[in-house]
Order: sequence, then structure tokens, then C-alpha cells
Amino acid sequence: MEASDIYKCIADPQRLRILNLLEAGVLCVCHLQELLEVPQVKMSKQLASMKKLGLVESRREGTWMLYAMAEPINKLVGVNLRYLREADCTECNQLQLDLLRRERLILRIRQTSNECPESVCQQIGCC
Amino acid sequence: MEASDIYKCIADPQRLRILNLLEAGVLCVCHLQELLEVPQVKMSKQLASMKKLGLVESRREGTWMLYAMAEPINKLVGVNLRYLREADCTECNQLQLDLLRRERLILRIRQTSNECPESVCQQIGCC
DNA sequence: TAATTATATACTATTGACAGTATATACAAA
DNA sequence: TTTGTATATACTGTCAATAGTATATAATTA
Repeated sequence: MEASDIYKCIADPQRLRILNLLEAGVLCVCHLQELLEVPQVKMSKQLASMKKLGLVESRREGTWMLYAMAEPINKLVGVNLRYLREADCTECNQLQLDLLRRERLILRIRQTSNECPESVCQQIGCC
Repeated sequence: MEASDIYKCIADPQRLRILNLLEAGVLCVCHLQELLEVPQVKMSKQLASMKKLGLVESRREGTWMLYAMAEPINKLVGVNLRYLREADCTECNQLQLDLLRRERLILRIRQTSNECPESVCQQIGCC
């Protein structure tokens, strides 16, 4: 896998945001959709493209699909996420905001009963 | 300037190579052409696109055009060049190779008389 | 002033990425 | 076995980036 493939991938702000979120922990497609406010089909296609690149992995849990960073995390992605989280630009602030929104999402799921199957919940870290 | 613009830029291996070379020192268009073995028109357009992004600067010296990294060097570009120069992948090895070829080019110019105007030579560091 | 050199721009055709719609699949529950 | 939910894929049209060709510009030299 070439560096240019990685750059093409993270040149899309939404894909960058997805990687940023997944580095913080496992999430399922519908939660990513909710956090990024994109239609299901778009999220699914972007995840598929990153899976093809070997950047993320997926695991089925019933009808739900859990996505995670592929381990070990791609170094070039890691270097850039680390840099951008500290930096100050529109996109960088968004990354920080997303992580906060992720925390809030998990809290909400924890406090709402049956929002998602327990097996999913466990992996995401809501319970 | 957004991070995604930078990533789109360096997602092109040739543009990445140009930035890598320019970080090592000033070069003129024809030397970049020679080092990267690309047609004049392509080099010119790629340099124009990076100038528009604010990543490089140009200065005329007679009929010659000298290109340099815009100062201060874009941090995101710097972070990535530093990483890639150390890393091990096809593109990364190319970056190191390019720097060697640049050294050789400068030596050759130094040993050849009138290969380029003295004012250009001085800026490139051949004399 | 004309010719030459180095570089830039205009124009065109092609390609690749993307969005949107529709449909398919995989699994669960009734 | 039908229905529903979560997700994936197929298909299509659109747009942006790119390459290539031709031409223009800017400066130098004869």
C-alpha cells in the first residue's frame, strides 16, 4: 500500500473523521452515520473503500456491523491523526468535536435501554 | 488552507517528490523536469497548483524561474516529509533517491561551464 | 528587430471519484 | 415464512482532476 493511497483516503474530510473516531474505539455503521450526519449508503461506501485499503476492519454482530481500526494502525494515518488533533484548523477542530460527540453518544446509549443489542454495546463500550 | 487541500496535493507522488526536493533547496523548473523526468507542461502546471495553494514560491531570474518552499514551510507538509524520508515504502525510497540525484545534479552543474546563468547557479548552490 | 530559450496558459478529451437512487443481502423476530 | 432492521452493492449521471497539444508570454541574444 502506497503513501499516495493513504493521502487520497484522508484527503476526504469525512473519511478522516471516520478514522479519527475509530481510533478512539469500535463503532457500528449507524452510529458513524449519526455522528457524521451522512446518508447510510455514503457511509457504507466510504467504510468499504477503507476496508479495501486495509485501514479498517469489520465484524458482524447480528444485523449490526462493527467497524474498528485495523491493527496495527497504519503508521502514516497515526502520524497524521496525532498531528491534526493538536493542530488548529477547521478540520482539526472538527476532529476534536467528533471525539466529544462520540463520548456523548456512548453516554446516551448507556442511559437508554435497548438502543442497541448488548453484544454491540459491549464492544462499543457503553456497558 | 485546509488539511484536505494539502493531502490532495501530496496524494500525487510527483507533487510529493517536488516538495521533497524543494525542501532541500531552491531549484528551477528545468532541473525539476530533469530530476522527475516529466514534460515541461506538466511540471509547470503542478508547480502552479502548489503555488496557488501557497506551498511554494517562485522568483524569476532572467528567463529562468526559480522555485522554493514557501516560508515558513507548511507544518503538515513538514510532518509528512519528515516521516516519509525515514519510512520504508516504494514512494519513500524514491524520495531519498531524488535527494541523491539532486546532489549529483548540482555537482554536474558545478563542473560544467555555462549550464545555467550564474545568478541561477548561486541560488541553487552550485557555485 | 528577429530569433531563441525558459516557462506559462488555453483548450480539449479522457478518466476516476462521487452522489443518488434503487435494489440486494444478512440476520432477527414474530 | 413473512416482516423488519441494518448494511452492502449495482447502476447511472455528474463533475473535477489530469494529460496532451498547441500557443502565448517574458526575457535574452544576435
